[in-house]
Amino acid sequence: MVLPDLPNAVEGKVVVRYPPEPSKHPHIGQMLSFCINHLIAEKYKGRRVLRFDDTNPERIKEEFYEGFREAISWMELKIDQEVLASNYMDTYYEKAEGLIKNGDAFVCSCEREAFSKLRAEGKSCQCNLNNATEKNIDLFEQMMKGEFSVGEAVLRLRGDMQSDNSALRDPVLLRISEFPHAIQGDKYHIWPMYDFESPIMEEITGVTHIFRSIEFGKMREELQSLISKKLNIIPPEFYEYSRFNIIGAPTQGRVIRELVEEGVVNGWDDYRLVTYQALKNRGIQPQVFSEIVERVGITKSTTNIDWSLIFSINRKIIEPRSKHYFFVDEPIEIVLLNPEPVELEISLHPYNKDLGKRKVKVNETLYLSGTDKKLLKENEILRMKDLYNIKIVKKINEKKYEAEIFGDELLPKIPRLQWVSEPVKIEIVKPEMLYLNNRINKDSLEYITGFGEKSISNLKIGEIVQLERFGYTKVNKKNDKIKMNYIHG
RNA sequence: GCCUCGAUGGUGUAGCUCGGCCAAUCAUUGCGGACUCUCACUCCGCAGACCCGGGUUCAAAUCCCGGUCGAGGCACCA
Repeated sequence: MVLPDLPNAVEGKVVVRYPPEPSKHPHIGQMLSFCINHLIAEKYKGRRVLRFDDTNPERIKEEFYEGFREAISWMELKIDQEVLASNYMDTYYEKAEGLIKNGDAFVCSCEREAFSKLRAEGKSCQCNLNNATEKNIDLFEQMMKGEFSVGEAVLRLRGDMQSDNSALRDPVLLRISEFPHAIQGDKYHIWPMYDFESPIMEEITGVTHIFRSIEFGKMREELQSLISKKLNIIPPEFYEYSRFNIIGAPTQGRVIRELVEEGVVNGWDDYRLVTYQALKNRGIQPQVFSEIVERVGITKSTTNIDWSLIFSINRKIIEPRSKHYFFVDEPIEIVLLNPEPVELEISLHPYNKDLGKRKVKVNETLYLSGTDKKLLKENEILRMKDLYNIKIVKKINEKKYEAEIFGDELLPKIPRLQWVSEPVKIEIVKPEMLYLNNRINKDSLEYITGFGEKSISNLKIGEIVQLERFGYTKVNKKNDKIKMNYIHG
């Protein structure tokens, strides 16, 4: 995809931002959003600011700051500057006072519902009409000192109560909250709203271009531009794009939270989720996200990303560096009637020879996958891949057959099957789509057990391998049996 | 209800500003084939789309009007 050409973008002068609110774990929507901004900065050789929008003390938690830093650096995105919006409280207060002095803001003590009614009717409230500048300054100082309690007063912009854009109808600039802030403690009583904080932080960090999803809306853009204007700040260029949905996965933080709390999923890092932790643990590679952005583009219509796209990109990254092993699902025992002890070395990758080889010993028993059961007919000749041919002699029962070695010449057009001779138990968790037709898919987590080759037990936790004709998996845990998670086919 | 924005194959996207080179791009997906001691990777081929109706024009995916559907916003959240 070609990134859009930005208005007023000069190479080397562009500044973009990653503006997370540290109130939750990062999820794919934010990750893609970071990538978009990163890519824009790359295109124009610009600067990237990580700005924590932490001005709502009720929502933020200290642990979440690090989560975002981690996700960004994991994706190999650059950060040139990091700021905390909550470190600039005095600036918001100063700017607010400036606004009051210019008659652009007033302290309002209306009840919430009452004001909302006025807003619907397009009428100004008495506080706007009656309070003189001097009085407003007075009132605001009292607010800062903590002389009002929560809900008793707010500072509002003197906007336009009749504007079509309801965001412009005397919006709140600062409000009271006595909730202790995760970083700033209980030092402050009044906190800026996003629309007030944002333009100021943009100015402080020199942001020139804002890329954000449409949930912030054109109305906000207009409001923020108006606030900038009253503050004598040149507003940045705004650019908006639609939200990203992943088909079959919830992408809204609120929904994910509910699923976690209700126990529908096993936590924020459940493989069926599209949170940073889940994706990372599942085995999706950090480079995938920027690539997704380049492939799906930046548009204003809702973008439904299919898992198959993610898998395709990921597969191409991990394919050349994943060791290959054999794994058999629902194992079927093959007893060889004419066994020959064999020790052999098999390449760990068909063309990447750097990955080396694994040693395998074969004696009188082989295990084949239950999914190949239909091939197990008497007198059928099958190729044991990289080994020799066998001929099925007799079925003992559903799980056991007798066979004999039938030469090692590679015969044309016979099935080539993966096999296991020195079995180790493996349990694989396979995630499917959490939602099917908008309903929770109860069977979205499948547990598959089977036998893997012995050398799989030498793998390190976290290693990604290809189990031939099964899929890519990642080593998760090793104790009595090896636990892996299925990444994709 | 009000205010924005959007609509191209199953999915995503290019093209729309400046109508003709568009019997519509690329990717993903599906199918077939080649390669390979994997159903992976790579390569080749095939399949599948301009929301609807009207208008302007020699000519419309592209411009205009009217619908329909979808998304987002309308907080003392961000």
